[in-house]
Order: sequence, then C-alpha cells, then structure tokens
Amino acid sequence: MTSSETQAAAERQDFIREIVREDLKAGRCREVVTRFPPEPNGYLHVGHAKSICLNFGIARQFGGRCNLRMDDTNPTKEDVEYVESITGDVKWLIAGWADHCLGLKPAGRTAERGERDGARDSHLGAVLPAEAGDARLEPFYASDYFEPLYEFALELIRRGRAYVCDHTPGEVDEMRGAPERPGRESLYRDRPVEENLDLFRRMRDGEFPDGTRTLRAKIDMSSPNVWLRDPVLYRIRHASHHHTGDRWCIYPMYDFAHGLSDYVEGISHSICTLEFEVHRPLYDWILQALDLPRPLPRQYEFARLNLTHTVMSKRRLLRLVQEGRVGGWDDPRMPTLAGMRRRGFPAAAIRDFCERIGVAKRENLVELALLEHCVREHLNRRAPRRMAVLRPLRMVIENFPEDRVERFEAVNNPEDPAAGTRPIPFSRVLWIEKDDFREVPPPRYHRLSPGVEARLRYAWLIRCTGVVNDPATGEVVEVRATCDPETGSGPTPDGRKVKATIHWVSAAHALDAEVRLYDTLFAVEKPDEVAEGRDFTDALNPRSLEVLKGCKVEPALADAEPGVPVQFERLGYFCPDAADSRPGAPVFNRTVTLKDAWARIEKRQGAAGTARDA
RNA sequence: UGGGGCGUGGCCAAGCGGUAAGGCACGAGACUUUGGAUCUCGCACUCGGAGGUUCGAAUCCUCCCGCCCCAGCCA
Repeated sequence: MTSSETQAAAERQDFIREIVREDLKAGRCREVVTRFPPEPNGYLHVGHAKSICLNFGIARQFGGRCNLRMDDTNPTKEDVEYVESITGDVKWLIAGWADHCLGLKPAGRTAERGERDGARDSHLGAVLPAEAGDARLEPFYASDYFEPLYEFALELIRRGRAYVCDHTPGEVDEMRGAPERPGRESLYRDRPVEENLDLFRRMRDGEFPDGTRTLRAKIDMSSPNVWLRDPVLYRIRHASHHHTGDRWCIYPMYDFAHGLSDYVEGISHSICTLEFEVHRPLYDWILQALDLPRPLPRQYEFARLNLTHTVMSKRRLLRLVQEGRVGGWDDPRMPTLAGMRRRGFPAAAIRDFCERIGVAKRENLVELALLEHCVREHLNRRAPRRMAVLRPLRMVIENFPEDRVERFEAVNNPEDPAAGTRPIPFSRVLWIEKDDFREVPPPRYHRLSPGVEARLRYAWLIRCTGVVNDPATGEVVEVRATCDPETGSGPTPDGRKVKATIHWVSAAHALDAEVRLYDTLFAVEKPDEVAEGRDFTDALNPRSLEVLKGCKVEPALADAEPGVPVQFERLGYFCPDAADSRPGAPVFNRTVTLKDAWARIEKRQGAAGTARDA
C-alpha cells in the first residue's frame, strides 16, 4: 500500500461514504459489511475495479468486511472459468491493500437455516483471512442459497404476496403494459395459497417444461414503476448449473435473489450501479414482505465508469474475444483486469486511478490519459531503468579500438538511490534508435545528425562524422561517429553542452528480443457511439498492436522476470510477457510510453502542416 | 407524453447559504547525462437557463431546457 493510499483513505469522501459514516454514527448499523457480487459470465474489467475499490475501500476504511459473491442465478450464461478468473483478479487487485477485509466462507458451506426470535431466518457469515486457520476458503455463491431462497418464496406464497402464473412469456410481456400505460392482472393472480404452494413445489420437482409457469410477486400491475408490476421471481430452466449441478430446475431471478442474498450474508450497504435504481423499490418490497428478524441491507447506487477509447460492456468484450479481434480476455489491449495485469499495469496504480476518478451519480467518461498517468507515476518511482533499442541502427565509433570493451556504471533508478547501479558494456559497434538519427533534422529536432554532437547515455559524447547509405534505396544503414573520452561522467572538462542524450546498446553484447507495442484498442474516444448502421468493431484501431522483432536489449535484461516492469530509457515502461516470454527469447509488452515532448511537437507540426495544406 | 436519476472549466470532481478545492489534460518557464522525473506559473468574475427568497445563492423556492435509466422468464 502506498502512503497516499493511507492518507486518502482517511480523507476520502463521497456520497456513499457519507451515508455509511452517518449510519454508523446514528447506530443504524453496528458493522459495515459490503459485497462485490459479479455474475460469473465474463472477465472483470476496470469498471469492476471501480466497484471493487469502492466496496473494499469502504470495508477497509470503516473496519468492516467485503464479501466476494458470485451472483450466479442464471445457469445458461455462467461458467467456472469465470468464477476462477474473477476470484484471481479480485485477489490480485486488493493484494496488500484490503485482503484483510476479504470476506469468504469455508469451502462447501451453505447458509444455515434456523429460527431467530421465532421467525424463519437464514444466515451465513464471512470468514476473514485472519480467522481462517487451515480452512480452505471460497467465495460466496448466490446459488448456495437456493434452498433458503426457496423457503423464502414459500413464505411469500403463504403470506399471499406471490403466486404461480401460467401465462406464456409473450402474454406476460403483453400484459405488463407500457411505462405510461398500466398493465393487466394475470388470470392466475388470485389462485388460493394451497394451490400456489402445490404448483410451486411441483415446479421444483420438475413436473413442468421451461417457460410454462413462473412464480410472481403480487404487487401492483398499475404501478408507474414497471418493476413493481408483479415481477417474475422464479422461472423454470431445466439446465445444469456450474455450481449446483442438476439439483435445481427452477432458478430465482436477480431481484429476488440479490436482496435476500445480501440479507443472508448480513450485508449492511449493498452498493450497485445506477441502472438498478429503479429496482430499489422492489429490493425493499421483497425484504419487507418477509418480516425478517435481522437488520435489512440498504441499496445505494453510483455511476459506472466509462473510459475513452475502449468498451466496457461484457457483451461487447465477449464479442471481441469470440470474434478473435483480440487474443483473448487477457489480451494486453483489453480493459480487463487480466489484460491490464499482463500489460504490466500495477494493481496499486489501478487502485489509485479508481480513487482519483471519484464516486458520484452523474454520467461520466474518463480520459484514458488519467489511467496512464497513474501507471507512469507508480512505475516512475519503482521500475528499474534499462537500455533497449527497438528499431536498431548500426553506429560505428571510428576512434574506438575494435577489440576494446569499456564498462560504464549505469544508475538503476534515479528516483531511488537504493536501487544501485549496474555495469553496461560499450564497444566499437553500437545499436542506436533509428528515431534518434536524421540525415536532415527537422526544426526543433535535437538528436543526432551529421556534424552534430550528442551524449551517449552513461557514456561519452560523440560527434556524427557521416553515414553509410544503402546504394539501392538511399536509406541510412550505418552512422559513423567519433567519441571524446575526455567527457566522462559529470560535466565536460571544457563546459561544453550538448542538446541530446541518446540511448544505445553494445552490438557485441546485446540480446535479441521481441517487443509488442500497444496503442488504444479503438481509434475513437467513444466506440459505443458509432453512426447508424455501423458496428462498434468498425472503430477498432488497426494499429493497436505492433510487433517488433530483432530489438536489441542490454545484457542485464537477460533475467527480467515475467510481469515485472522495467523502464526502457527514453521509451516507456515494459514488462516481459507472462505467457510468451522465454529465458533465452524475451518478449516484452509495452505497458505505457514515457511522456514524450518531441512526439507532441512532431504531432503539432504535423497538424499545422495539415491545416496549411487544407 | 408514466416513473426514477443527473446537469460545476477539455475530462473527472469537491462544494451541504458567506462570496468556485484538488487531479488529469493543456500552455509558459526553471532544472536536467531519460525532450523522462521534479519545480514554478497560467488555465470557470462563474456553477444548464430564467425568475424569486436573502444583507449574501453553485448551494433554498418556482418554472423551463438538456442528458441518462426502466416495458428480459438477463444481471
């Protein structure tokens, strides 16, 4: 955890935390229990990170806990692959920050049924890592509550608040009415309790095919809030479930399962996104209709995160994966936690980002630049510096003997003296970056060109004496230069200054590497807003991935650890790809570029040129 | 046109009746063996609009305008 995180946690203030603080002060709840309840039907993305940071952040700040729960009430869309990735991603994101607040439960345990103050109750408390001992823990599952949920449904029927409805899906749809027009009551609405009980039991026993009957809440078909027009509570689905197997053929709907799951786990604050705001009356109705003995959870809503140059809906991310637009859920261009991790984004940087974007109720579109800023800020302080040449151009130091090797001490991290130094070999033939040489330098370009003197990072000043061109294409294939060995570290003896410092790698000592450069997945800020008749995939950035082979990196990079970021000086932050990098054949992912003043100048000049031409 | 929300600088976002925080982005400069980092300065006479209440309004009231969400046996 960073010190800014400690500090910010104390000051952090948003409308939800304000409510929590008030609830605590007024004694409306004794402990703060939140939950993060994803449906295991896809991978987690930055939008989820916002929710995770909010829920765990609150638990952390107020000494409570946050349960990880699979909201798995729809067997047809969910899969264990997703519960595993979700669990891993959550643990990765909160590691070293809020893992002590992570509420899990002993593997295999389901809710305890019982009585409390004479009322039917069901409860399943969390186990925190500190109290786990040897017990194997796992996330909570809404599907673990299918039995108590079924009991709650029976109770609703007994109370005359729910009934079995035989209308077809089409009829139900048609009878629901429209937002400005009331619906019509089901023909089965006044079925006697006993008949409802019998039918519902037989639904569970598998006597009826899918879609033939539902259990519905008896509320108000003329409510202006359509979610109160006798919403479906249970549907029949003869499908096996990733967690409960074939034990059930009726499955509860979100609205019925969610609030009651919150209740079972003793959640105090149930935080979700804005689109559930209209469901809140139903959330409350269900809990209140049961006269439950313990305090009821309360639902609060905040605006979900939108990020420029990407899409966030699971449906669209799934399409990118299924259509092969990306390499998978963990493709480094994806806004998924798995993708960002593979790309090299530190969890702490993502948390910092989530903190900076704030929590409010207004719709928002956060610039990707903020996320990148957080990543750079984090990495600048800790990533070791290394030299790497991405697009090698041969340079010969004419006055440096063929057989000689010099070693310079290079600082590992100027931001962290404790990181020490390392030796880097220097010899007659070097690789420099193609970008660092121009035969004809444009205005404001102050790197190398014929006749110009520049600093070789950590080494001597050199002066370009000429070039060797490809006779066929005219392309520069070699740069000739002489070095001035009087110009060691520190200022030059004669006080002469040079405009540029360029990086280099000794050709005789360099390692070959593959480097993957990433740009935004989408070419436009709002891929969700494409023109009529076009698809969001039309906005995909054709240059989102550039693979460079034959890059030259300094010897110290031989033992770079997968997933651990380094800075390639003057270029950006990179980390060995966790999936494809091999000891003798490293593959680096570019996490993010360094801020680049020259690139900005070039871009501006380019833009000016276009404007003139137009 | 029913209901539920939301409108503060390019993007986020504080502000809770006392005279517009902060961050990102952007611009200028200093420093610099990363055109990196760091540092300094600049960047809303104004809070969707119009009225009203008040000594005083982004904050309270009224009306208007705009945007988002809701009619899955998805979550």
